[in-house]
Amino acid sequence: MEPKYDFAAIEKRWQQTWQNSGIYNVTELSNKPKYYMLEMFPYPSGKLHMGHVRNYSIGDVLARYYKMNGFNVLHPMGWDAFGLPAENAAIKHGVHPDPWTRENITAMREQLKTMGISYDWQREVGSCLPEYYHWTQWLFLQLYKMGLAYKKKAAVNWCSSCGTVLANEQVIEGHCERCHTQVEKKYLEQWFLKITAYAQRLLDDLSKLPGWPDKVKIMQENWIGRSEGAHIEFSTEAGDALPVFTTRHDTVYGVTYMVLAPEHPLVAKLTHGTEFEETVRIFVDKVTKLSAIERTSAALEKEGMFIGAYAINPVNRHRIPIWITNYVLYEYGTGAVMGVPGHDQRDFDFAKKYGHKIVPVVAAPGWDGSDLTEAYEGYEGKAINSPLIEGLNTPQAKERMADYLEEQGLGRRVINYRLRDWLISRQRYWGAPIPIVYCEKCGAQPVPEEELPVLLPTDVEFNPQGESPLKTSASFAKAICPLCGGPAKREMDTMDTFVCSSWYFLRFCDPKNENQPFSRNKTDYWMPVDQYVGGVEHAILHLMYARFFTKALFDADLLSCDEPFTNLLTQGMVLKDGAKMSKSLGNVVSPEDIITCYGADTARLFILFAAPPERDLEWNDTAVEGCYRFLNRVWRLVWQIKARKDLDVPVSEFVEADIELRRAAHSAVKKITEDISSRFNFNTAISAIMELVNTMYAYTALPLTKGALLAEATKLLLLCLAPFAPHIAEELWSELGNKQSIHMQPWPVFDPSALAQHTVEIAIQVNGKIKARLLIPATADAAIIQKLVLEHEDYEVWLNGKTAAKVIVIPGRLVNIVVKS
RNA sequence: GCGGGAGUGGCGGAAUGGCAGACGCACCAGCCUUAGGAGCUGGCGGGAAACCGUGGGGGUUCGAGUCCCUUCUCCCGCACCA
Repeated sequence: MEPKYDFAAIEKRWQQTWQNSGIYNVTELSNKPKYYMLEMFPYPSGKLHMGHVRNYSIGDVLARYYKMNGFNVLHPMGWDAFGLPAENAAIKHGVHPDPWTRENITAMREQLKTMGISYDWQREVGSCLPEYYHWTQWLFLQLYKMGLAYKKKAAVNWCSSCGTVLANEQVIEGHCERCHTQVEKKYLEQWFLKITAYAQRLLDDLSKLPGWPDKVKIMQENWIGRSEGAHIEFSTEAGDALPVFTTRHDTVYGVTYMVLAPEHPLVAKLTHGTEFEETVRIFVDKVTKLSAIERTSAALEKEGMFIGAYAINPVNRHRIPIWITNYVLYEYGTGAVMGVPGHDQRDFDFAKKYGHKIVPVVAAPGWDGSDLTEAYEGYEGKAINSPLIEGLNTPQAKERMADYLEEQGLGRRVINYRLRDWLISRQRYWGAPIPIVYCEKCGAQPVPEEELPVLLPTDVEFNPQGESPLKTSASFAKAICPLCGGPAKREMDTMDTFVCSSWYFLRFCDPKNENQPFSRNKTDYWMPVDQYVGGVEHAILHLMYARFFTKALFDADLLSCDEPFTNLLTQGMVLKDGAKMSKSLGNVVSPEDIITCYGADTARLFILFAAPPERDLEWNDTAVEGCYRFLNRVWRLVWQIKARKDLDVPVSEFVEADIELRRAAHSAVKKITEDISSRFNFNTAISAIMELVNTMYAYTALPLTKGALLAEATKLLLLCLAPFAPHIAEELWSELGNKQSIHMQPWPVFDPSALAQHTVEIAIQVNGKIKARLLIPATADAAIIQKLVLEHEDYEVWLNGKTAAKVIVIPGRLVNIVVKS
């Protein structure tokens, strides 16, 4: 009788053993090829959730698989530890964010360790630790030196009742989440990173990433939002420049009005002292008070107002009225749009509502010249009512018009991006301080590198009354100007946590370096990350910022690669009852409970078995039990085999059952290898392991079984199981008398000769409908198969009186007899 | 609206254009057991059968869950980008 499968003891013991022997710790000193396996590091909320379990289980299968395949695998873990929840906890419970975060890290590290993931814990990093944010600040200074960090005014969400800036997450339907006051916009000087300088490269280099899902690349492409068009230099009647951006410069003769964003500086200037001033001001106030979410909602009724001024169309000198509206974005293009109601549906609707003329300037194919009932936005038409480009088709008309604008100095071709510069200032405490000081005489000055890190002060107040907690520190603000030595004030803003997470994968290469963020030869060795795994929710921001950082550091000659992640796997969500697990829905399943109840191996196995990684996964408690039962089944099987006395007895004669057992074992190895390496189909890999176990049980039940064959099958079984359920595989491996860890073994190679079959079953079809199945020799070629079928005693029955016109033979699969009807 | 993905048994899901439903869950029957929320064996899309079955309708093909067109539903992302 075998011992009970005591997963708790087994898992704890092996986790300890692995840790003590350091089998997952790596260095650059290796003759193996490197493999950098990375999962997105978590925010240390203090509690592991199922999304983490899924993310890290997927990563661990791959890390262990590549390790067994002879790679020097870097598989690190750390903490994305700055951010709002720590500060909220400080306000709510009066605990300082620093110990709060450190305690969470400790708790989560312990939970993570119970999962038995093959991390090199010696490389652990935490973005909130001075030894880490020292280098976040240093990198900021490099970007500053490169002209990629700059300051300008930008809007923040402001709660006048709390007297504080709110993050977007703290704004609920336009109101402060804490006191429900309507949130206002306030303009503050803030730091930006010039990611737009990299827009084109970020776009172009997506083509260098065949290992990324198309979905993510398309999302990034749309986010960058490149569009080609022209600037056209309209002006006001009074002579102010009023340029517009358009992608349809071929329709410039159809402009019948001009619309400006409410924030456009000309609005105040043009209405100043006129009868329109007051009503326009009220309109502008109303629109600009809306939050970004309300402002850009499609449900928002399009409204506008004439501001009493006129613009001149530079191409035909027509005088057109200038309006303001709530749908023109000040941040995009020039904040002014030429209204062409004939060929833009929004303009058409606006013109209908406010009575602007509609002048068609592109004749759609088949258009009879009657009044338009909607805008024609297509590119198939010919220009009309447009003297310079009359009769040209749209692409030609655009070219001709662009040439004309450039020749006459009335405009030029431009490329516009939707991508905006990255606002990194946070009016918050729990982030990396921005290493800048302000001198009355010398202005903004970077903190000298040797003075880094600029440490977060501890003498701060956390209450929602007033401004950033940093401003309550008595000591923090005081600084000395590095240029003139005079008194200076520190920057009070901290950095967006996305800055910290934009380079952590570089720090993992050299986590203990006290003189640099990372050494060049270490990143040269490890980078780029070979496989990155994480939630698709990071498809845009995190991945875009990390790519931007990598490119900027490449340009600064600090890195040799300009893309950080070669392959990307985006995992689906973990659902319960069809919805994302969340506290508010009360459908959260705690990983801790599952691990306590069934063990980490069961938890890992279930989460990998229930769905392929990219898809959403429906949690199912009884299916978890099924995985637990399966591991018990493996446990009993191996113990049963271990008890045999004939494991070393050589096999001289193979009967059919023996051959089938070997085929099952070797074909399982083949399938599992393919499923892991080329498709990430861990669910089908696991089902192949289950099938092998079923076959092995069936074999052991037969008379005259051979121990040596079972020993071979067991070895292959455990090796294949090792990446998925590492503890039980290790335990059974050691029970079989192996001295070295199973995780140090080479990945098994299947024996092609074991896959050979004597006979195969083929299907007999008539016009694609199955009529029979036939067992035939595997060696039979198409001609022999056809002969066998045509001469088969049931041949006439299959044809049912019809005549065969053609016979299709697919050896090993089927024969399809085509008959006339 | 635009972009992406997905629709297959009671459920999760399998199927390089070639035998639909692997594997597992649930369920049913039997065995074993003092007992079973353990283990073992078998069954398990519909239909009496012929046959019919992969959201609906067309098409390509000897052959379609898979490819093409069209349509519906759901999920995700972006959402007035001039």
